[in-house]
Amino acid sequence: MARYAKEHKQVTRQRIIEKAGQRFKQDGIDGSGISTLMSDAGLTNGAFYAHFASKDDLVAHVVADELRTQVARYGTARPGRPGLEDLVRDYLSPEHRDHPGVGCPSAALLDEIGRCEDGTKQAYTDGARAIVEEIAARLAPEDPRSARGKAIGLFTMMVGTLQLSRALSDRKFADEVLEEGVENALAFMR
Amino acid sequence: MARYAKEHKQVTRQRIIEKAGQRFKQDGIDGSGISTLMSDAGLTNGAFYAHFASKDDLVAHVVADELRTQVARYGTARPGRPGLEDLVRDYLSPEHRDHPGVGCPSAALLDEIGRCEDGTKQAYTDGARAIVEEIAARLAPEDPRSARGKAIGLFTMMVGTLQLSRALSDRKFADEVLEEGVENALAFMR
DNA sequence: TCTATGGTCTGACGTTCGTAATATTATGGT
DNA sequence: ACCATAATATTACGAACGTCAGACCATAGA
Repeated sequence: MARYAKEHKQVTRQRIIEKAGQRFKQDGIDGSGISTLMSDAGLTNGAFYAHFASKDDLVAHVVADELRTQVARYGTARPGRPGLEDLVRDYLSPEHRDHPGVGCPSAALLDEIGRCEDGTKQAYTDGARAIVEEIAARLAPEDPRSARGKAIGLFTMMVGTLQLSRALSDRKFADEVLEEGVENALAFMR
Repeated sequence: MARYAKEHKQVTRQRIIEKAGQRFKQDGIDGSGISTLMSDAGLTNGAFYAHFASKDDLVAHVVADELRTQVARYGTARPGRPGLEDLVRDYLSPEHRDHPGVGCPSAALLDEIGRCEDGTKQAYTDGARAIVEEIAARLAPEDPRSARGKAIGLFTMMVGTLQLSRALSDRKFADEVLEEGVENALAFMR
């Protein structure tokens, strides 16, 4: 009785969310229009409102999805501090800096999220908690709660460093920021 | 020969820049239209193009002005590390978090600046250099160059911490981030 | 096999808002 | 009174969000 497989809409919706995540991280939330987002997903603007109530609604789901994905990916690194050091080096790399579309959502969107409506901030809050816990668990596997503060510091320094490096027009300075960032993060961890 | 005092246009221009700085930090660059910016300055949109070639042109001047002002203000703190500690506590305060319009331009706009055209990034780069030098001079008055890396780390952690606190919908968590941020920053300094 | 169903998507539209540009008016020092 | 200047008001044009009627077509059921 139906034209599509019953999962079809869910699949489409997920594709919209994932493509929108890339686009937002590249061009910003305000900088990405509905038409562009839908065309990224291989659809036209008209189909958008069959999937989401509004752009804000999409943004909240994208933020949640992005953070969930990030936490899942971080969970696959080798365990404990060595894995965390890998993550730091990977995070503060020129590749990550130069490809925001497939990178950390916080580095790309954090200040814009701070200006979003509450639904989006709520989604971000949940994700941020999970990230902090993931980092804390690696800093102090035996007592993660004791490392919460340090985990927050490490995370914020990484995000700020990547953002700063992206905002600099002088490549030498931008590279220096990343290199010092790795030093600083590793020093701060210990 | 002229209707206004010869400085009049300069004064108006400066007023536009300063008001635009506040507006950008509150609503974002993409989130602020020319009409709003001009009405903030007590003018109408039509007068804009007598002062700036384009919105991008304004943005670059605003970024330069904001960073210049920030560096000047930081220069007035008491000298050396004690002054730096004051700045850290002031920076990572709920007041600063809750009033982005009169706060740090980096915390409010850094990721958006990373997506701006080169003129704006250049303006930001100059300002960032000055800030790093100001911090380094306080960390190691006798040899600022040796403290450059640490200054970068301190600055990025402060920016990231404030952004994170602003993006959280849970006030308790947001406050925790600020408090841990002060601890982390002071620990990192020494 | 054929057809009716109904979920999904298309594409055009209205309205609002954006940047940008131009024409016009108000002003006040010389 | 003149007239250079700065601001206003108006216009153009595109892009934004959101809406809608209808096209499309895979599949269930005859």
